[in-house]
Amino acid sequence: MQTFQTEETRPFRELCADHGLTVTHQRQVLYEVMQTMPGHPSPEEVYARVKRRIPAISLATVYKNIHLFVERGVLKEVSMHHGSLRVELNSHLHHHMVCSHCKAITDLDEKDLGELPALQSLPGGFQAERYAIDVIGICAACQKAKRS
Amino acid sequence: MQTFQTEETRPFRELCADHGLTVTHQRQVLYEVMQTMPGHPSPEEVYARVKRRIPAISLATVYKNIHLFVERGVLKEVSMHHGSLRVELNSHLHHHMVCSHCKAITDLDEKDLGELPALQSLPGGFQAERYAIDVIGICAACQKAKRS
DNA sequence: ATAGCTGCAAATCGTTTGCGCCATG
DNA sequence: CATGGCGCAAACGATTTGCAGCTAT
Repeated sequence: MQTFQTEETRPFRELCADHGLTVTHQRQVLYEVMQTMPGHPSPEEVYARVKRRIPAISLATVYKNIHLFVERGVLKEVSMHHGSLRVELNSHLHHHMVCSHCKAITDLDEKDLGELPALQSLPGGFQAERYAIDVIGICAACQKAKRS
Repeated sequence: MQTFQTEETRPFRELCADHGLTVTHQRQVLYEVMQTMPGHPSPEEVYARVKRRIPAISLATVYKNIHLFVERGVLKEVSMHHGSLRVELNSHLHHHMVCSHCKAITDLDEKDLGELPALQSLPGGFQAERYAIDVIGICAACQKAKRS
């Protein structure tokens, strides 16, 4: 029987090893900070938080590592509808609701969507790995705002 | 019985009226040009084409009108995975396949996905209007490239 | 008439890059 | 000690803005 650990609880050194990344202080803090930011932060937002713990860190380093993390599958890139890159920890299966009015992004558990079609035999021999579903609509707050 | 016309065939003046837009020469050409660009063009690409018919047009005007069109539902904003805005005419129901390797985007007819869950009773009182589904995977070309 | 649109140029924003120094393996 | 990562500052591309003159309704 195999021990099961999520990426959140597994020690950071091990996670880096798994993804072929060198362990550095900056990366560790970056990762820890992202664990405390459950939303879909922009690089600037992550930078602001990390800076509280490593005041000398550079925005360029944050960008470089976010990209590295995305490439290696530690982070996932999220949705469009923003002028800037948004990321989230690559954890459990979920999708997003995007308000077409205020652009807010909310998580949507995959099971709230009901049964999804199987990913097979797509045109052009495309080999599918996963869905990224955005449900576009109006969030509750904007519905209220429009009524008034 | 009601006459059915797609947005592609309906005269431009009517389309503008429907969406509360003033009719201008620039907008008409912009729209016509987009009809001949079936992919997911960037503002620069649209600009280059429009410029052939209105040499004096400004890139700023293209941006302003693309945004206006998106706001009013004439155009749809497409996927991420690009460093720039991508749009397409808001015509028939389809989604996208995005190659995680080369970032190419291919259209995917909604019926190729099979039955989708109904959009109702989402958490937080979110009022859904439509899906935007990206199927992430590896395109045929990149599969070949990897094998070699 | 008048509100809205246009082109222009400058400004801004998010992101990337080159490079000399430093840390990790 | 050899790679690879870091911080800095400059560069860059994409997009936005302010404004003065023109256009559609």
